[in-house]
Amino acid sequence: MGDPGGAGRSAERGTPVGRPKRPTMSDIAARVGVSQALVSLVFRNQPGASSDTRRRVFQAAEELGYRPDTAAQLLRRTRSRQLGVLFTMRQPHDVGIVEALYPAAREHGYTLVLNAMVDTRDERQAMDELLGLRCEAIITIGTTFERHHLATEVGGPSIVEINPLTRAAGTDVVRTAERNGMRQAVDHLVAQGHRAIAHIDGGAMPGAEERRRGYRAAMRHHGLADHIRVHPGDYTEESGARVARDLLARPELPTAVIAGNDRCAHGLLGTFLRAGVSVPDDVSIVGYDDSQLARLSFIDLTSVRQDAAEAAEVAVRAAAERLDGGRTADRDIVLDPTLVVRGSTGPARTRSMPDGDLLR
Amino acid sequence: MGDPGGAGRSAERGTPVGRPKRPTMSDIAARVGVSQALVSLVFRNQPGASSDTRRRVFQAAEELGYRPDTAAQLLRRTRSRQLGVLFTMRQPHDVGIVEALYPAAREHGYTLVLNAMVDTRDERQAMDELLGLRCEAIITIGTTFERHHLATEVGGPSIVEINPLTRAAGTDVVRTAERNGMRQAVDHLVAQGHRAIAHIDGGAMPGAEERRRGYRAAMRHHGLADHIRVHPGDYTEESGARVARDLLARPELPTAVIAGNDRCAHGLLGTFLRAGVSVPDDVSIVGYDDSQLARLSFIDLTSVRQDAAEAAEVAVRAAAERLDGGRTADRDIVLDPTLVVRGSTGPARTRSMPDGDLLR
DNA sequence: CAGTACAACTAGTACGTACAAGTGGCACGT
DNA sequence: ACGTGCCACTTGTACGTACTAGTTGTACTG
Repeated sequence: MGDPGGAGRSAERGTPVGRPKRPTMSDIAARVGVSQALVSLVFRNQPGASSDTRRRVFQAAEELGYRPDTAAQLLRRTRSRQLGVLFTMRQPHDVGIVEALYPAAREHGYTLVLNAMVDTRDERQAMDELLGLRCEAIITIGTTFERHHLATEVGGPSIVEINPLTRAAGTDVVRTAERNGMRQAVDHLVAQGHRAIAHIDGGAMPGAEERRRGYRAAMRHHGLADHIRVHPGDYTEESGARVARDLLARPELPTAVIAGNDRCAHGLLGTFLRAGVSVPDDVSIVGYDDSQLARLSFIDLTSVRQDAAEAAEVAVRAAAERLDGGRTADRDIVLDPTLVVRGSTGPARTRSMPDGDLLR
Repeated sequence: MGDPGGAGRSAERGTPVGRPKRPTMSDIAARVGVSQALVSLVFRNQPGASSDTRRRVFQAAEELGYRPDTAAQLLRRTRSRQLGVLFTMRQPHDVGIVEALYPAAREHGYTLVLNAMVDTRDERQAMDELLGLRCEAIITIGTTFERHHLATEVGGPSIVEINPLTRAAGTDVVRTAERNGMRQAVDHLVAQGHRAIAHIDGGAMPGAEERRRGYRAAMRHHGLADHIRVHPGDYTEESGARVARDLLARPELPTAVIAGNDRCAHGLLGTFLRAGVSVPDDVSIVGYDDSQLARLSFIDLTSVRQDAAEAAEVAVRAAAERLDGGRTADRDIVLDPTLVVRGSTGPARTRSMPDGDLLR
C-alpha cells in the first residue's frame, strides 16, 4: 500500500525481488503461543522451558524453515566468538593450515571467517572487512605485509600471525624453528656424503631469511663454509625452474639443493628431470613444508615438515588465551619441524657429471 | 557500576578481556555535536549534510578509529548484498574462480563471504553458516553433493552452481561445454596423427561424465571407436600416476592420453617422465582446466582451457539477474572452452616402443 | 495455612545502524 | 507581507536477537 505501481521496481532497495521474508523467533513464538524470549531460551539451550515447549518450538522452527540470524546475534551478543583468517590460497601448506583451523576453532568455541588475499584487493581492505564483522581475533597465515597499525589501534582485535614476514609488537606469533629445520636438512645430506649443498632462498617471503641463515649456519657447522651457495628465488615453481636452468648452464652441478619450499623444489625437480638429470642419483633435492605436493608418489620429496594441524591448534589457543584468559603479554611460539626423508635424497654422486648429459 | 568485583571475571561473557568498546556512530555524533542520523547520512554519502559537517564527521571517525559495524548494517538493511561462496581449496582451477569472483562481485555491488568445504565439516553446516549471514545468493564451485533441499526452501537464497555434479531444479548453472572441449582435444591429437588416444576419466567428479561422453563421441566421429579406452580415475595427481603405472605394465602404450583434469595429467606426466617415457615424443598428454599447473615451464601442458574469470563473471551476473532483475526462471549457461596447445603434445610416434625403455 | 522455593514463563530493553518523517531557518518570488 | 521551496539537520522507530528483571502458578515445608 502507498506504493502504487511498485510491482517491479524493488531492484534498488527493499526485499530482493520475489523473496519472502525469512521467519524469525517471533514467528515461531506466535505459532507456538509463547513469547519470543522463551524461544530464544530454547535455542540457547538454557533452563527455563518445559520439555514439551522445547519440542514444540523445535517443531515450529522446522516447519517454518527458521534459521538464526547471525547478524542479529552478532549485534546483540557481547562476544562474537569469531576468528578472522587472512590467507592466500596459492601455497598448499597455507591451505592445509586453513583446513586445520576449522576443527581447532570449533574446539575452542569459535567460528571462522575467511578472507582470501587476492591480487585485486589490498590487505587493508580485507582486514577492515574482518573487523567490520566483529572478529575478536585475526589469524594471518604467511602474509607478507606490514600491519603494525592494527596492533596498536583502540579496541583492535587480537592478532595471531602464523609464519609472518616480520614480528610486530602487540601480536602473537606462531612460527617454525627454521634454523632447526635447515640444520636437519643439511645434517641429513652431509650424512649421505654431500658437501656441495646449494640453497634456493625464498627472497622476501615469510621465513626465508631464517632459513637462509639456518642453511649458512649449518654449513659452517659442518666445515662447509666454502660450499655455501645461495641462489635467489621465491616460493614458486618457476623460481626453482629458473635456478635449475642456471645450474645446468654451469660446468658442475651441486650434489644437493635445498629449496625454499616445496613448490620451489617441485620446479627444480621437474626441470632437472626434463633435462635428464637423475634425482637423487645425480642431485639430491630437499623441499620445505612437507605439503601435499611433497607426498605425491612421482615427486616423493624429502622435505622439512611443518605440522599444519599443530600450527593451527596453537594459533587458536593463543587467540583464546588472550580473549578468554586475559593474557596481554605477547607470545612467540616456535614449533620444531621434522625432516621427512623420501626418495628425492640419496648418497652424493662421486663421479663428475659428463657435460653431455645435460642440456641435450 | 552495579558490578562489584567484576574486574577480572568477564571471560565467559561480557566484553573480551581488556578490550575497550569500539566506537559507534553515536560517539562520532557526540564529538562533532550532531545527531547519529546525520553521521549515518554522511557515511552513506547521501545528500543532507553540509560539506563542512562531512569533513568534521570524517575527521572524528578517523580520530576515534571508527569502523562501521557490519552486523548492525546487515540487520538494518533490507538487502545484505552479500554472496556466499562454497568451494574447495584443493583444485587450482577452483581457486582461480574464487579469486576472480572478488572483482566480479564488486562490480555488481556485492560482497563475498567465503566458506571452504573441508573434510571435517559437512556441506549442510557450511551452507547454514552462509544463510545465517544473510547471503542473498550462494555460488558453489565444483561441489559434489546434492543440495536440492535448499532450492525449494521458503525464503531460500538464489543458488548459482559453477561446474556442479548434477543440475538441480531451482538453481542457475554455469558449466563448460565439455563435449566441445573434448572434441577439440581429440581433433588436435588426431591432426597430429594420433589414433590410440586414451582417456583417464574423473569418476564421479563434476563434469567427468560429460567429458567421458565427449571423448567417446569425438573418437567415434574420427572412426576411432576401436581405440576408445577409458581408464577410471578422479581429479587427483595420484589417479594419473596410477594409470601411468598401469599403462607402463602393458605391452604397448597409447600414443596419447587425455586426462580428466590438469592435476591428473600432472601425475601422469610425472610418472611417465620418471619411467623414462618421453613426452611428447613417446606419448602426448592433454590436461583439462588450463590451471596454473598447466602453465608451469617444466610441465607445459596442452590443456582444455576453462576461463575462470569468465565463469566468475557470468555466475555473479546470474545471481544479480535474480536478485536485482527479478528473474525467476532457471538459467543454464554453457561456456565454450578453448584448447591451449603447449609442449606436452606432438606428432604421434610411429615406431613401437621397445619394452626395455620402460620400467627400468 | 502461611510462607517459601522453584519451574515456566513474559515484558522490556539494548545492541548499532538505516531510514521515514519530521523541524527550523533562510532565501526567494510576487 | 506571505507563501514556497530547499537545505541542514533531528526525532523516532525498526531490524532480530540476547539478556535482565520481573510475574505467575504450583508444590512443598513446617
